[in-house]
Amino acid sequence: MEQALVDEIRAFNRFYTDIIGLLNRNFLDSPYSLAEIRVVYEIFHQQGIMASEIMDSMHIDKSYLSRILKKLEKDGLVTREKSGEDGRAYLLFLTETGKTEFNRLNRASDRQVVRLLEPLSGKEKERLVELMKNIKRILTPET
Amino acid sequence: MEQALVDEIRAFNRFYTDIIGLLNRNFLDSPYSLAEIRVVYEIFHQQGIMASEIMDSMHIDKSYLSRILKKLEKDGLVTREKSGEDGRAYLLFLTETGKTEFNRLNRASDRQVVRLLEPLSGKEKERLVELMKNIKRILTPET
DNA sequence: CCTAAATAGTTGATTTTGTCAACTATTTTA
DNA sequence: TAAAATAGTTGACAAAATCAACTATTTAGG
Repeated sequence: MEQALVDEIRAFNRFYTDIIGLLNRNFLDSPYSLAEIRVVYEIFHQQGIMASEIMDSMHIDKSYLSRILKKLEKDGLVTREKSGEDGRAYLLFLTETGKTEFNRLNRASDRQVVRLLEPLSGKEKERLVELMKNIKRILTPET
Repeated sequence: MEQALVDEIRAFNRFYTDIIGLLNRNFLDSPYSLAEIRVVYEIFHQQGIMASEIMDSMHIDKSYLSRILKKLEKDGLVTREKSGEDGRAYLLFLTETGKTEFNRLNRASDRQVVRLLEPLSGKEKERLVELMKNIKRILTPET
Protein backbone atom coordinates (compact mmCIF):
# COMPACT_ATOMS: atom_id res chain seq x y z
CA MET A 1 0.00 0.00 0.00
CA GLU A 2 1.38 3.36 -1.08
CA GLN A 3 1.24 4.88 2.38
CA ALA A 4 2.51 8.26 1.22
CA LEU A 5 -0.42 8.69 -1.15
CA VAL A 6 -2.87 7.57 1.47
CA ASP A 7 -1.41 10.05 3.94
CA GLU A 8 -1.74 12.88 1.46
CA ILE A 9 -5.34 12.03 0.80
CA ARG A 10 -6.06 11.84 4.49
CA ALA A 11 -4.49 15.25 4.94
CA PHE A 12 -6.57 16.67 2.13
CA ASN A 13 -9.72 15.18 3.58
CA ARG A 14 -9.04 16.75 6.92
CA PHE A 15 -8.33 20.06 5.27
CA TYR A 16 -11.39 19.96 3.09
CA THR A 17 -13.64 18.82 5.93
CA ASP A 18 -12.85 22.14 7.54
CA ILE A 19 -13.71 24.04 4.37
CA ILE A 20 -17.01 22.25 4.07
CA GLY A 21 -17.67 22.85 7.75
CA LEU A 22 -17.06 26.55 7.23
CA LEU A 23 -19.41 26.69 4.28
CA ASN A 24 -22.07 24.63 6.03
CA ARG A 25 -22.01 26.63 9.20
CA ASN A 26 -24.42 29.24 7.89
CA PHE A 27 -26.94 26.58 6.95
CA LEU A 28 -27.04 25.89 10.65
CA ASP A 29 -28.78 29.08 11.53
CA SER A 30 -31.56 28.28 9.13
CA PRO A 31 -34.56 26.44 10.55
CA TYR A 32 -33.36 23.29 8.78
CA SER A 33 -30.71 20.76 9.64
CA LEU A 34 -28.04 19.72 7.16
CA ALA A 35 -29.83 16.41 6.70
CA GLU A 36 -33.07 18.19 5.90
CA ILE A 37 -31.39 20.52 3.43
CA ARG A 38 -29.71 17.58 1.80
CA VAL A 39 -33.07 15.85 1.39
CA VAL A 40 -34.47 18.98 -0.23
CA TYR A 41 -31.44 19.02 -2.52
CA GLU A 42 -32.03 15.44 -3.60
CA ILE A 43 -35.65 16.13 -4.45
CA PHE A 44 -34.73 19.38 -6.18
CA HIS A 45 -32.38 17.50 -8.47
CA GLN A 46 -34.67 14.59 -9.05
CA GLN A 47 -38.31 15.48 -8.91
CA GLY A 48 -40.38 12.36 -8.39
CA ILE A 49 -37.67 10.54 -6.48
CA MET A 50 -38.74 7.91 -3.96
CA ALA A 51 -37.85 8.03 -0.28
CA SER A 52 -36.04 4.73 -0.55
CA GLU A 53 -33.74 6.19 -3.20
CA ILE A 54 -32.87 9.13 -1.00
CA MET A 55 -32.26 6.68 1.81
CA ASP A 56 -29.72 4.81 -0.32
CA SER A 57 -27.90 7.86 -1.58
CA MET A 58 -27.75 9.55 1.80
CA HIS A 59 -27.15 6.43 3.87
CA ILE A 60 -29.77 7.58 6.28
CA ASP A 61 -32.17 5.47 8.31
CA LYS A 62 -35.58 5.16 6.71
CA SER A 63 -37.40 6.08 9.91
CA TYR A 64 -35.36 9.24 10.29
CA LEU A 65 -35.98 10.11 6.66
CA SER A 66 -39.67 9.45 7.08
CA ARG A 67 -39.82 12.01 9.86
CA ILE A 68 -37.79 14.55 7.89
CA LEU A 69 -40.20 14.20 4.98
CA LYS A 70 -43.16 14.57 7.29
CA LYS A 71 -41.73 17.87 8.54
CA LEU A 72 -40.87 19.14 5.06
CA GLU A 73 -44.35 18.27 3.89
CA LYS A 74 -45.91 19.98 6.90
CA ASP A 75 -43.83 23.07 6.14
CA GLY A 76 -45.08 23.01 2.56
CA LEU A 77 -41.70 22.45 0.89
CA VAL A 78 -42.44 18.97 -0.35
CA THR A 79 -45.47 17.13 -1.68
CA ARG A 80 -45.88 13.47 -2.44
CA GLU A 81 -48.16 11.44 -4.59
CA LYS A 82 -48.71 7.73 -4.65
CA SER A 83 -46.59 5.98 -7.22
CA GLY A 84 -48.55 4.39 -10.06
CA GLU A 85 -46.01 1.61 -10.42
CA ASP A 86 -45.54 0.68 -6.80
CA GLY A 87 -48.45 0.86 -4.42
CA ARG A 88 -46.14 1.05 -1.40
CA ALA A 89 -44.16 4.02 -2.61
CA TYR A 90 -44.64 7.76 -2.91
CA LEU A 91 -43.07 10.10 -5.43
CA LEU A 92 -41.60 13.23 -3.92
CA PHE A 93 -41.72 16.71 -5.40
CA LEU A 94 -40.57 20.15 -4.32
CA THR A 95 -43.33 22.72 -4.25
CA GLU A 96 -42.70 26.24 -5.52
CA THR A 97 -42.20 27.23 -1.90
CA GLY A 98 -39.67 24.42 -1.61
CA LYS A 99 -37.73 25.59 -4.63
CA THR A 100 -37.73 29.17 -3.41
CA GLU A 101 -36.59 28.14 0.02
CA PHE A 102 -33.87 25.92 -1.42
CA ASN A 103 -32.50 28.82 -3.42
CA ARG A 104 -32.69 31.10 -0.44
CA LEU A 105 -30.69 28.68 1.65
CA ASN A 106 -28.06 28.36 -1.03
CA ARG A 107 -27.65 32.08 -1.43
CA ALA A 108 -26.41 32.40 2.14
CA SER A 109 -23.93 29.65 1.51
CA ASP A 110 -22.86 31.22 -1.78
CA ARG A 111 -21.97 34.42 -0.01
CA GLN A 112 -19.66 32.39 2.16
CA VAL A 113 -18.02 30.86 -0.91
CA VAL A 114 -17.50 34.32 -2.33
CA ARG A 115 -15.88 35.40 0.93
CA LEU A 116 -13.60 32.37 0.75
CA LEU A 117 -12.56 33.24 -2.79
CA GLU A 118 -12.07 36.93 -2.04
CA PRO A 119 -8.32 36.80 -1.36
CA LEU A 120 -7.68 34.95 -4.63
CA SER A 121 -6.81 36.50 -7.96
CA GLY A 122 -9.01 35.83 -10.96
CA LYS A 123 -6.45 33.42 -12.29
CA GLU A 124 -6.29 31.52 -9.03
CA LYS A 125 -10.06 31.19 -8.91
CA GLU A 126 -10.14 29.76 -12.42
CA ARG A 127 -7.35 27.40 -11.52
CA LEU A 128 -9.10 26.25 -8.35
CA VAL A 129 -12.22 25.34 -10.23
CA GLU A 130 -10.15 23.54 -12.86
CA LEU A 131 -8.47 21.48 -10.16
CA MET A 132 -11.81 20.59 -8.61
CA LYS A 133 -13.24 19.50 -11.92
CA ASN A 134 -10.25 17.29 -12.50
CA ILE A 135 -10.56 15.63 -9.13
CA LYS A 136 -14.21 14.93 -9.83
CA ARG A 137 -13.31 13.52 -13.21
CA ILE A 138 -10.68 11.19 -11.77
CA LEU A 139 -12.84 9.98 -8.92
CA THR A 140 -16.00 9.51 -10.92
CA PRO A 141 -16.10 6.02 -12.41
CA GLU A 142 -16.65 5.94 -16.16
CA THR A 143 -20.14 5.04 -17.20
CA MET B 1 -20.43 37.60 -8.22
CA GLU B 2 -19.12 35.00 -10.65
CA GLN B 3 -22.05 32.65 -10.26
CA ALA B 4 -20.57 30.00 -12.52
CA LEU B 5 -17.52 29.62 -10.31
CA VAL B 6 -19.64 29.51 -7.21
CA ASP B 7 -21.83 26.82 -8.76
CA GLU B 8 -18.81 24.72 -9.63
CA ILE B 9 -17.48 24.98 -6.13
CA ARG B 10 -20.85 24.06 -4.69
CA ALA B 11 -20.97 21.03 -6.97
CA PHE B 12 -17.50 19.99 -5.88
CA ASN B 13 -18.41 20.38 -2.24
CA ARG B 14 -21.42 18.19 -2.65
CA PHE B 15 -19.35 15.63 -4.48
CA TYR B 16 -16.55 15.67 -1.96
CA THR B 17 -18.92 15.56 1.01
CA ASP B 18 -19.97 12.16 -0.28
CA ILE B 19 -16.36 11.01 -0.56
CA ILE B 20 -15.62 12.11 2.97
CA GLY B 21 -18.82 10.47 4.16
CA LEU B 22 -17.76 7.23 2.53
CA LEU B 23 -14.35 7.36 4.15
CA ASN B 24 -15.76 8.32 7.54
CA ARG B 25 -18.39 5.64 7.59
CA ASN B 26 -16.05 3.02 8.95
CA PHE B 27 -15.05 5.25 11.84
CA LEU B 28 -18.67 4.99 12.82
CA ASP B 29 -18.46 1.38 13.83
CA SER B 30 -15.67 2.16 16.22
CA PRO B 31 -16.66 2.92 19.81
CA TYR B 32 -15.91 6.60 19.15
CA SER B 33 -17.88 9.31 17.44
CA LEU B 34 -16.39 11.46 14.69
CA ALA B 35 -16.17 14.34 17.16
CA GLU B 36 -14.25 12.20 19.61
CA ILE B 37 -11.88 10.95 16.95
CA ARG B 38 -11.32 14.48 15.78
CA VAL B 39 -10.42 15.54 19.32
CA VAL B 40 -7.93 12.69 19.52
CA TYR B 41 -6.52 13.83 16.19
CA GLU B 42 -6.03 17.38 17.45
CA ILE B 43 -4.18 16.19 20.54
CA PHE B 44 -2.14 13.73 18.49
CA HIS B 45 -0.92 16.54 16.30
CA GLN B 46 -0.34 18.99 19.09
CA GLN B 47 0.60 17.35 22.33
CA GLY B 48 0.05 19.76 25.18
CA ILE B 49 -2.81 21.58 23.46
CA MET B 50 -5.44 23.23 25.64
CA ALA B 51 -9.13 22.40 25.50
CA SER B 52 -9.96 25.98 24.56
CA GLU B 53 -7.73 25.72 21.50
CA ILE B 54 -9.49 22.56 20.37
CA MET B 55 -12.77 24.31 20.96
CA ASP B 56 -11.73 27.11 18.60
CA SER B 57 -10.42 24.90 15.85
CA MET B 58 -13.34 22.49 15.96
CA HIS B 59 -16.06 25.08 16.60
CA ILE B 60 -17.49 22.86 19.26
CA ASP B 61 -19.21 23.86 22.47
CA LYS B 62 -16.89 23.85 25.46
CA SER B 63 -19.30 21.86 27.60
CA TYR B 64 -19.56 19.18 24.95
CA LEU B 65 -15.79 19.11 24.57
CA SER B 66 -15.38 18.87 28.31
CA ARG B 67 -17.48 15.73 28.35
CA ILE B 68 -15.64 14.22 25.40
CA LEU B 69 -12.35 14.78 27.20
CA LYS B 70 -13.73 13.24 30.37
CA LYS B 71 -14.64 10.12 28.43
CA LEU B 72 -11.31 9.93 26.59
CA GLU B 73 -9.49 10.33 29.88
CA LYS B 74 -11.62 7.65 31.53
CA ASP B 75 -10.83 5.34 28.60
CA GLY B 76 -7.15 6.02 29.09
CA LEU B 77 -6.50 7.65 25.71
CA VAL B 78 -5.81 11.11 27.06
CA THR B 79 -4.14 12.57 30.12
CA ARG B 80 -4.02 16.14 31.26
CA GLU B 81 -1.81 18.14 33.53
CA LYS B 82 -2.29 21.55 34.99
CA SER B 83 -0.72 24.27 32.89
CA GLY B 84 2.17 26.06 34.57
CA GLU B 85 1.33 29.29 32.83
CA ASP B 86 -2.41 29.42 33.33
CA GLY B 87 -3.90 28.06 36.51
CA ARG B 88 -7.31 27.61 34.90
CA ALA B 89 -6.09 25.50 32.02
CA TYR B 90 -4.98 21.93 31.47
CA LEU B 91 -2.53 20.63 28.90
CA LEU B 92 -3.73 17.60 27.01
CA PHE B 93 -1.63 14.63 25.95
CA LEU B 94 -2.29 11.34 24.22
CA THR B 95 -1.17 8.33 26.19
CA GLU B 96 0.56 5.44 24.45
CA THR B 97 -2.81 3.71 24.44
CA GLY B 98 -4.27 6.80 22.82
CA LYS B 99 -1.65 6.84 20.08
CA THR B 100 -2.11 3.14 19.42
CA GLU B 101 -5.85 3.52 19.27
CA PHE B 102 -5.59 6.53 16.97
CA ASN B 103 -3.45 4.55 14.54
CA ARG B 104 -5.79 1.61 14.72
CA LEU B 105 -8.75 3.82 13.85
CA ASN B 106 -6.90 5.31 10.92
CA ARG B 107 -5.89 1.97 9.50
CA ALA B 108 -9.51 1.02 8.90
CA SER B 109 -10.07 4.31 7.14
CA ASP B 110 -6.89 3.89 5.12
CA ARG B 111 -8.13 0.59 3.76
CA GLN B 112 -11.16 2.44 2.51
CA VAL B 113 -8.95 5.01 0.78
CA VAL B 114 -7.01 2.22 -0.89
CA ARG B 115 -10.28 0.72 -2.09
CA LEU B 116 -11.28 4.10 -3.50
CA LEU B 117 -7.98 4.38 -5.38
CA GLU B 118 -8.08 0.82 -6.64
CA PRO B 119 -9.66 1.52 -10.04
CA LEU B 120 -7.08 4.25 -10.78
CA SER B 121 -3.83 3.82 -12.65
CA GLY B 122 -0.58 4.75 -10.93
CA LYS B 123 -0.43 7.91 -12.98
CA GLU B 124 -3.96 8.89 -12.03
CA LYS B 125 -3.21 8.40 -8.36
CA GLU B 126 -0.17 10.63 -8.57
CA ARG B 127 -2.17 13.21 -10.44
CA LEU B 128 -5.01 13.12 -7.91
CA VAL B 129 -2.64 13.83 -5.06
CA GLU B 130 -1.02 16.63 -7.05
CA LEU B 131 -4.41 18.24 -7.61
CA MET B 132 -5.25 17.99 -3.93
CA LYS B 133 -1.98 19.56 -2.92
CA ASN B 134 -2.61 22.43 -5.30
CA ILE B 135 -6.06 23.07 -3.94
CA LYS B 136 -4.65 23.17 -0.44
CA ARG B 137 -1.97 25.56 -1.58
CA ILE B 138 -4.45 27.92 -3.20
CA LEU B 139 -6.87 27.89 -0.31
CA THR B 140 -4.31 28.21 2.44
CA PRO B 141 -3.58 31.86 3.13
CA GLU B 142 0.09 32.81 2.95
CA THR B 143 1.77 33.14 6.31
C1' DC C 1 -50.67 -19.13 -8.90
C1' DC C 2 -49.78 -18.94 -4.32
C1' DT C 3 -46.88 -18.78 -0.46
C1' DA C 4 -42.51 -16.88 1.43
C1' DA C 5 -39.34 -13.39 1.26
C1' DA C 6 -38.29 -8.76 0.20
C1' DT C 7 -39.32 -3.85 -0.03
C1' DA C 8 -41.64 0.96 0.99
C1' DG C 9 -42.84 3.40 4.46
C1' DT C 10 -44.61 4.57 9.45
C1' DT C 11 -44.53 4.76 14.47
C1' DG C 12 -42.89 4.30 19.42
C1' DA C 13 -39.10 3.94 22.39
C1' DT C 14 -34.60 4.99 23.13
C1' DT C 15 -29.73 6.57 22.60
C1' DT C 16 -26.45 9.71 21.06
C1' DT C 17 -25.10 14.15 20.06
C1' DG C 18 -24.99 18.79 20.90
C1' DT C 19 -26.62 23.33 23.17
C1' DC C 20 -27.65 26.63 26.84
C1' DA C 21 -27.28 28.72 31.20
C1' DA C 22 -25.20 28.98 35.51
C1' DC C 23 -21.35 28.25 38.21
C1' DT C 24 -16.10 28.15 40.23
C1' DA C 25 -11.56 29.48 39.76
C1' DT C 26 -8.20 31.91 37.71
C1' DT C 27 -6.15 35.69 34.75
C1' DT C 28 -6.22 40.08 32.29
C1' DT C 29 -7.44 44.86 31.69
C1' DA C 30 -7.89 49.41 32.74
C1' DT D 1 -7.58 46.48 42.74
C1' DA D 2 -12.21 46.04 41.03
C1' DA D 3 -14.45 44.60 36.71
C1' DA D 4 -14.31 41.99 32.73
C1' DA D 5 -12.69 38.08 30.35
C1' DT D 6 -11.25 33.29 30.02
C1' DA D 7 -10.71 28.01 31.14
C1' DG D 8 -13.25 24.56 32.35
C1' DT D 9 -17.29 21.88 34.74
C1' DT D 10 -22.05 20.56 35.63
C1' DG D 11 -27.21 20.08 35.16
C1' DA D 12 -31.11 20.48 32.34
C1' DC D 13 -32.63 20.14 27.98
C1' DA D 14 -33.31 19.87 22.78
C1' DA D 15 -32.10 18.02 18.41
C1' DA D 16 -30.46 14.34 15.71
C1' DA D 17 -30.26 9.61 14.79
C1' DT D 18 -31.04 4.56 15.57
C1' DC D 19 -33.57 0.29 16.61
C1' DA D 20 -37.32 -2.81 16.61
C1' DA D 21 -41.85 -3.83 15.44
C1' DC D 22 -45.52 -3.07 12.48
C1' DT D 23 -48.76 -2.51 7.89
C1' DA D 24 -49.21 -2.80 3.15
C1' DT D 25 -47.64 -4.05 -1.14
C1' DT D 26 -44.63 -6.31 -4.50
C1' DT D 27 -41.40 -9.90 -6.18
C1' DA D 28 -39.47 -14.54 -6.51
C1' DG D 29 -39.50 -19.49 -6.39
C1' DG D 30 -41.48 -23.86 -6.17
